[in-house]
Amino acid sequence: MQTYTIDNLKDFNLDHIFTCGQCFRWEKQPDGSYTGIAFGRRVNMRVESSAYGERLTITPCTEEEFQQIWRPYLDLDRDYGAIKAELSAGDPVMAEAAAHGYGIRILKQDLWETIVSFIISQNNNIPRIKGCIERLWALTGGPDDFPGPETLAQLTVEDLAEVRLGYRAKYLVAAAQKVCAEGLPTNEEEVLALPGVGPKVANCILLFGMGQHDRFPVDVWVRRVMHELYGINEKDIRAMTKYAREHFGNLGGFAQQYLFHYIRNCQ
DNA sequence: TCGCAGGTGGTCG
DNA sequence: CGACCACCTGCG
Repeated sequence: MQTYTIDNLKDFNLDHIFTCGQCFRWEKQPDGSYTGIAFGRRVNMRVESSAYGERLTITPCTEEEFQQIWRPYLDLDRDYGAIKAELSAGDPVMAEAAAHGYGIRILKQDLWETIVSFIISQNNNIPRIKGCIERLWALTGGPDDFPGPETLAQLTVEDLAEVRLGYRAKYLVAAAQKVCAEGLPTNEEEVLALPGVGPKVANCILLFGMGQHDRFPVDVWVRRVMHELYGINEKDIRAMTKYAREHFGNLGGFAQQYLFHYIRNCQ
């Protein structure tokens, strides 16, 4: 089986990448590697320290697949050291969070899959979100292919009963039908127009699926961080968004990931 | 048993 | 507008 290896990675840690809340399809293996699917490819990723620094091995993976899929997916061409330095300057809270989640990368995910995943995520918990996505995949996709909008648009809420999406099933079908009729969203207004998509989910879609790295999704965990570590009223989401815009600027998405990872994994 | 979990949409005042 | 509140489901 063909493998691809890249050496000397910096600011890269699979645990950080897959536990900062951006994706739901990667599972940690007993040996510490991760297996998951993106863009129709099921692979295993492993990181080892070697004489060549941090070494990432992807299996199976050709040179072409690495260049076309995994390199952009893992955001390998971005200087995260510079991002952490800029965010941490004058902000000891962020410096601490970025030090703990030093290997985070914002994945460049498929837009439709991101839309579906985060519609499912609303008012839900992570294990159940993963289960829902798993069952949706099993019901309607191929072994490795995420069901497209044309597939989901044909389903009824009853068809989706076994996926146990709850009231989110009707959002999903309606969103699929809208995308079939009008195409994928291309801006914030179109994202927010999708059924089951409010400000939080929209920001996740824009950040993880559309590469808008200034987006700062405020969920209950980020609310907790902004309250406990920045002293902002826990109910005042608007104040948190404003703070993020003013202090994190175009790096808001990275800041959100460091803070989310920190409150979830290090407190 | 009941609140909560990566919120949203609908309905009030 | 802004403040509630119902809502599928499953776990502690």
